[in-house]
Amino acid sequence: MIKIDSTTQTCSNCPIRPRAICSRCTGEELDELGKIKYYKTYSPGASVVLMGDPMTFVASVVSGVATLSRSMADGRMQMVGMLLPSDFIGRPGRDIASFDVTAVSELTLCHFHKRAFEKVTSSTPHVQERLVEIVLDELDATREWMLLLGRKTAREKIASFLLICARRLGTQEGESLQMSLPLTRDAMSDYLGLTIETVSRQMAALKRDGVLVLEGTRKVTIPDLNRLLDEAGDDSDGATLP
Amino acid sequence: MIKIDSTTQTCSNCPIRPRAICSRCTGEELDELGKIKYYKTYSPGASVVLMGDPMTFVASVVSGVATLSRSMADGRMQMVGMLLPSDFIGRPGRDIASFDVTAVSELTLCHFHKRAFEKVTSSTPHVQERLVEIVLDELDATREWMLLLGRKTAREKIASFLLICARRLGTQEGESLQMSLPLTRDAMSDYLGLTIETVSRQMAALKRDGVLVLEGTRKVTIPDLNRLLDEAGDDSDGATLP
DNA sequence: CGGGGGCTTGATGAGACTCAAGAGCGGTGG
DNA sequence: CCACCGCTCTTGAGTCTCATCAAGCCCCCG
Repeated sequence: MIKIDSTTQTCSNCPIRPRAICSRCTGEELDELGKIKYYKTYSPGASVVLMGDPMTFVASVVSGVATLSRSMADGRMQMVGMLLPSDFIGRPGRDIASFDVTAVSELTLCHFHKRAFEKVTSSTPHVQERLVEIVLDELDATREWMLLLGRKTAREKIASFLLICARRLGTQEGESLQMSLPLTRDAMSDYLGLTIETVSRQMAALKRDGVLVLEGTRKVTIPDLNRLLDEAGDDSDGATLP
Repeated sequence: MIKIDSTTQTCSNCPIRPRAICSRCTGEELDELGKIKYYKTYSPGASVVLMGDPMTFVASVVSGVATLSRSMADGRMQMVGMLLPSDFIGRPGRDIASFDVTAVSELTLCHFHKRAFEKVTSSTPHVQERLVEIVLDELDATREWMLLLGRKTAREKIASFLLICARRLGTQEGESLQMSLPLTRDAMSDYLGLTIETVSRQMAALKRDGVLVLEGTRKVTIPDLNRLLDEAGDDSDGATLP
């Protein structure tokens, strides 16, 4: 994991610049944002925001993994987003958090005071534009996830999850593709709308059938990406690596 | 249903102004938009856009109901959005449709040529701002829907659906609340990630238990809204009428 | 009256959940 | 160095919800 030192970190050497909310900013605009930003690190399991809390900031994920989730009174919970580096947290124009945000790993966020951020967005079209793009992309991804939750089998859900991870985290190794899963089995079950037992069983089944190779519980190798694509049940289009 | 005559319809008497993409516009900005808009009507079942199609326009729903859905190669499908009057279709900055859009009832849309619309948004912050709001609201709603798809029981799903409808379509009648369901049983099943048979059975069960009263298949009366809230399994907060 | 579309009802079965044990693994301390 | 613990993960047996398959009903329309 990339180590961020909050005291020396500056926008000019920021690892997430190309994809983040500030990607289109001019030097001047960056200075504006720079004045109102501050870094903060959370340890695994720590809560960043709880649903219903007043939201005084927005933020970008700099490093680590966080989850966005919602839970019901009786304890059932559903993850509604997985936040990886460059993803954006919070929403201008809303004062109360609608979801829980939790650090899954060591997590560093680049915060902006919300009020100040809102002032910046209304005066710098570049941020506003990028915000629309980010939110629309997220909406697309979320809708795709609805298909998974509503209609896919457990096996297809696991395969789809692996694909999502591969797209953002995988590294090519000749024919095959390697990655380290960003979530525990438990968090995976929350994401996929399954139980941890079902996740475990289906991972075992995919391994038995040669779709994936496991090394420990987190390191996964995909020998044949097309095979995984088939298992995910997606249409072949729109399901390629970036 | 409100009848729209495309030849005489003007922005100044538009029924969806208060909530639509143009709600914040000044008279001048409206003129800009007015120049590039055109109305179009679709009959029930008609396809507005198919996934993969080039998208040359964006649009607002003026009257009627449309659905946003995604389907799998083997025919399974999941509705990912229900579009009611004032809702927005399409996204600036994306040329290919990611989902199917289908008219469920007689449907009238207010179209804008996408290229032209993009020019307008980049020059009029009011449209851009409203667009961010609309998209963020939709993202919230979509995420809430994920909880439903991933974790709720069939009965809770139906109750939640009725609540959503009540919020946007219901009319108070003393203690109770009346509405006409915007979707067929079939479309409801697509929305809720269920089969039509399960929808039918659960509607029957809720009726048997006095949670709702049916008149025909579409007209529903909710005698006690709190009862329905309980059945939906939501936390009591965030689940009130607007 | 016949037919079709939308909806309901019934019987059966499969897939995922629940509950319950046990395995693997890293850390800690005697 | 090894026994013990706590954690995550896996595996197994039984159960239940919801999907599937198959009729049948209701209402409108020709």
